[in-house]
Amino acid sequence: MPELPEVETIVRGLDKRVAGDTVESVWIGSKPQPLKSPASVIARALEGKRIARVRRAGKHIVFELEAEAHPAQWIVHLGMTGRMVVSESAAEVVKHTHLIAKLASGRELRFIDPRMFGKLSVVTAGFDPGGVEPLEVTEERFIALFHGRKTPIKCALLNQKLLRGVGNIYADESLFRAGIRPRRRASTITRAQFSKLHRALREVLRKAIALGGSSISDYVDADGSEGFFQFQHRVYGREGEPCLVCKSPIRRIVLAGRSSHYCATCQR
DNA sequence: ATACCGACCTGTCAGC
DNA sequence: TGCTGACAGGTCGGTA
Repeated sequence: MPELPEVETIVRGLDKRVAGDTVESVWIGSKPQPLKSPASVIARALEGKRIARVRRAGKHIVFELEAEAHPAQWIVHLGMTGRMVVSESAAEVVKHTHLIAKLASGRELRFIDPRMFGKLSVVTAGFDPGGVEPLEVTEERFIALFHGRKTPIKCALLNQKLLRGVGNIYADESLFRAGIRPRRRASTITRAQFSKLHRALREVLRKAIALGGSSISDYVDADGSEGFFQFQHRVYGREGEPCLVCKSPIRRIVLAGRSSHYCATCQR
């Protein structure tokens, strides 16, 4: 489900609501799939801990847990369908709820994930998912990331070891805005085009964050509110519909196993 | 290194 | 009213 703008929206909501709150107890469901760390490790790391703050690293949610001796971080990756919401304890526990952390304030932090592609873990060393943040990377650094790579530019954009946080929607949308086809080999793209792509990607991500992300089917923020960037999509999910610039039908191909949408006229 | 592919799961929707 | 297949914001591991 969630790419950088969605995770950023969720993290801002979580930080506003649970930073400074303390985890009193943790319930973890019996489905083992969403856990990278053992359930007992996660429960022990959370229980009794104050959440100093919540931040984002790529598509990961990072809960900074306070501790005198060994500060730890609770890392949550939402996968495709994961949700992290703050609920009143009286609220109905929906199907596919895998973890509930009861907070001192009386509210609950709930992790819900129907497809169970999400991952929960606890780390004590500094968490580093690798890759650079697209909203922080300079143009020079951005261009250098792709230097000499023969892989299609879209595959490179999705590679979290290069850039962290870009997913299928924002890769397609930024490539459209930069006028580059998803299959173009990175090594054949000019500096001027990379410069355009760098700008387009940052603009798309910033605008999406401003609109609370894209809600396609089930994405909601920490409040349960939907985003609005889906109404700004120019190619994603628009196969067969006319290009908003030139009216050619938007094409859909499969690249790296993912649907990829582009305009054959506007993108080269 | 790099590519493609299936696997991991459940849910939804279109078509028959 | 089924049933079947395609598809879904992500990542990982195996294979050429």
